[in-house]
Amino acid sequence: MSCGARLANELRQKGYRVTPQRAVILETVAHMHGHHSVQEVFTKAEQSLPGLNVATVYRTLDMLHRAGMVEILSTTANITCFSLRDPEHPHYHLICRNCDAMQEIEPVLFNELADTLKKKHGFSLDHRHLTFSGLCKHCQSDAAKGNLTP
Amino acid sequence: MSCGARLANELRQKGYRVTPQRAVILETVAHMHGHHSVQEVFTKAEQSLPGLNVATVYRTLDMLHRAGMVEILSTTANITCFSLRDPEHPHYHLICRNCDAMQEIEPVLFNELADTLKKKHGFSLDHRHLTFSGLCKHCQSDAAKGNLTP
DNA sequence: CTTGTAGGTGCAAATGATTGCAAGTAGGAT
DNA sequence: ATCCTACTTGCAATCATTTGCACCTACAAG
Ligand SMILES: [Mn+2]
Ligand SMILES: [Mn+2]
Ligand SMILES: [Zn+2]
Ligand SMILES: [Zn+2]
Repeated sequence: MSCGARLANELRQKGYRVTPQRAVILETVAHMHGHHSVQEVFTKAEQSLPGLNVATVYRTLDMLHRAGMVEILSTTANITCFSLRDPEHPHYHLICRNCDAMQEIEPVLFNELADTLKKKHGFSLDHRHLTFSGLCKHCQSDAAKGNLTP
Repeated sequence: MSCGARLANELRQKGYRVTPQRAVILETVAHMHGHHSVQEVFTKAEQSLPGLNVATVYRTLDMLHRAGMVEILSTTANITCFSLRDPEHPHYHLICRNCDAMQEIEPVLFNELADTLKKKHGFSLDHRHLTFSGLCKHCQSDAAKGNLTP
């Protein structure tokens, strides 16, 4: 079975309708690899399905995120990017608020924090593809020189 | 010295120019207490300074955040809210992605995480007014019923 | 297969936020 | 006090995203 058909089935089994638009968007995200903006996904998917509307891409990617099939990454440039969820490679992101450098970290680092929030506040932390803001190693020296607020 | 004048001085000492617009916006945020949207700040500030443009409010609040004088809170409704930074009351927020319920938590919970990120990844986590997404106690039962993706 | 309907799509308007540019000004230098 | 200029503002255009609504369709029940 092709990658696209497998993903479409997975979506149907989760109780969502599979429309031509959804199938194309899902397959597009799957084949692009990595994180991509809605416009990028739209431009690519439109080639397979002329007439596709960008609002549908927004709505579909949001739906796929709620369904747990894509992950969201908010960049510092106020553009939301998406990627196919890969259960084999769970990871979170650190983004430098000064230079936009991005690095991946292991989710295991957050187990203890998640436990504490659950016990002390009854809060279940979203543990899928979190993104944290801060300063990367390189930009911390700029902060020390007073150019940046720490 | 009035609250507004004190804040304006603080801003000037940080190396920023103090314009009538900036002084009014800063004083407005200070007197509104709590977190407010840019539109709310603009509507209030405009009364003190007719002709003020909303783009200036966006730029000024962003600048005040970089200067460390206001804090940002991103709501689930894609509206960015701001509050005056209060060094006497540091706190982070937990926001329920289902019902928008918001609670404050103590920053001390993140000390260990911040240490680990620094040691293992050389990354300096922003430790000012972080916001975390998840499910509140109440909405976790809905998730258990299958209505929500955990 | 046909049909009914809950749910999805295209379109266009609205909303939140950013940006390029010409004109204005804060604040240090003289 | 006056001048200079780098920084700031108003304005309008633009961008990213959301939303209301009329029309359309996936899919399961018969
Ligand atoms: Mn990722
Ligand atoms: Mn707060
Ligand atoms: Zn950096
Ligand atoms: Zn909740």
